[in-house]
Amino acid sequence: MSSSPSSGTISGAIGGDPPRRRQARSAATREALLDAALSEFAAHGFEGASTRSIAAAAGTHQPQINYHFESKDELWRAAVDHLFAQLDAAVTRHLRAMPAPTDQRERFACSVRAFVRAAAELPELNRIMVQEATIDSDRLTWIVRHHTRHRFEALTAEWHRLRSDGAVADIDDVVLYYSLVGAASLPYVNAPEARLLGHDTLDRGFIDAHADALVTLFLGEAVR
Amino acid sequence: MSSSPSSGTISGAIGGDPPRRRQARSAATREALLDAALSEFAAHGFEGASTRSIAAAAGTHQPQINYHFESKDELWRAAVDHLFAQLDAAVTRHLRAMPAPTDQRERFACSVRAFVRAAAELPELNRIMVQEATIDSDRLTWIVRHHTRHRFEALTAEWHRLRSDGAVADIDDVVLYYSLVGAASLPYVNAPEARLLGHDTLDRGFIDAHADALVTLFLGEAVR
DNA sequence: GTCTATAATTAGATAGAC
DNA sequence: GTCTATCTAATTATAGAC
Repeated sequence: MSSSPSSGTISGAIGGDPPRRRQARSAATREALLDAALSEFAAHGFEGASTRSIAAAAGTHQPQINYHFESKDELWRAAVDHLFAQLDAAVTRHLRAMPAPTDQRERFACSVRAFVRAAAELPELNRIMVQEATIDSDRLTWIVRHHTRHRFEALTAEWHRLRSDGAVADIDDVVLYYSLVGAASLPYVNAPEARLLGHDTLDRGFIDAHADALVTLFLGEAVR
Repeated sequence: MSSSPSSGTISGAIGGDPPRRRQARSAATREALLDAALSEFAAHGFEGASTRSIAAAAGTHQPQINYHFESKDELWRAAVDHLFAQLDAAVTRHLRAMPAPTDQRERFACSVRAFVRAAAELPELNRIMVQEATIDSDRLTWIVRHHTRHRFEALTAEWHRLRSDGAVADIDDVVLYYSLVGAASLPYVNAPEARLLGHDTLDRGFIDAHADALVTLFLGEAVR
């Protein structure tokens, strides 16, 4: 709104860029910080991840974090929001790529397969969840309120319906929730350990075998 | 071996205590540091846990860590060794408390139940594992070499035998390993989240239902 | 908006008295 | 063996030039 853009010079200071350019670069910096924050928080935990290394991984400088986000804490919240949005998008995409289910049990099977594939694509999500769910904190309270409670309630309610109909084994809803999420996510959360043990859990063949196995285990042989 | 113990005075400096007392207190400090280290590392991760808070939780001072252990890193190793020893002890204890299995499949079922109970008793173990298995590091290499590789190989080999005999579902060994460990541990790793969701996964009733459910899921209805 | 420089705090580790 | 005091380096956050 104020400066006189002596454009042309691309290198050096950005003070001379037109407002459009500035905004584009600002948005890019923000995005890069979010992505870098996700890997760093997933790898080292909130307290173990430093804002310096996040900024470095994003190709910018540390004070940018306090400019684009108010604090390390706010950066974490924004990154987690971003990650759950990616989860929803991935699950929806995988569901759309499957033949439409014909009954409730098949629908649950599709959800399981879609969740397994999304968990493999986004290991950061379950890594962050498992690090935060481990001890009471403001971050845990926030994540439960904003992201996990409604997912937990939707999944347990769906299982409860199947159970009432006698369509599945008689297993408690909460037991089912944690067993399923744990079984679906650990191969990807612990992928670096699996590699040291000589196995590539991020291989397409593994992911498909894993998804099939969970459907068989939780819903029985009958579901395709 | 050297000093002249002017015993009697209990309070104040311990310089006057006899050698026996000194040794006993030293061992107690070491133990307290190990226990405190476990909860702090499990709660905040290696990098997030501070030696100051560990020492405070152990009721002693921070430099004691460098005296009793060489460094924060060595303290971590000692704590993890201690924890896996506790795991073996817990599993053995739970196995002994069960009726002896009569065939290989029942033996696997007993192992599953014993592991679930041990996982509930020692949530720190799987919390630390999941934090360390998430990214390559010297600590991960060390923990795989010293603690998880032989457990992984024993469990996958046992499943492989059952599978060859047609006694269980045809599920890949590695898929089975991570699905089972994930399903068995997440309710206890994430116990604080479960509490916020209104459920106490550390309740005896939950643990038993969980163990029964996993036996049903992985081995079928037939196994008691 | 982005940068450099720096303030204020906290980290792990060490020195030395007792 | 345990304590207090302290060193060096790293942390998050802020100030101010451009």
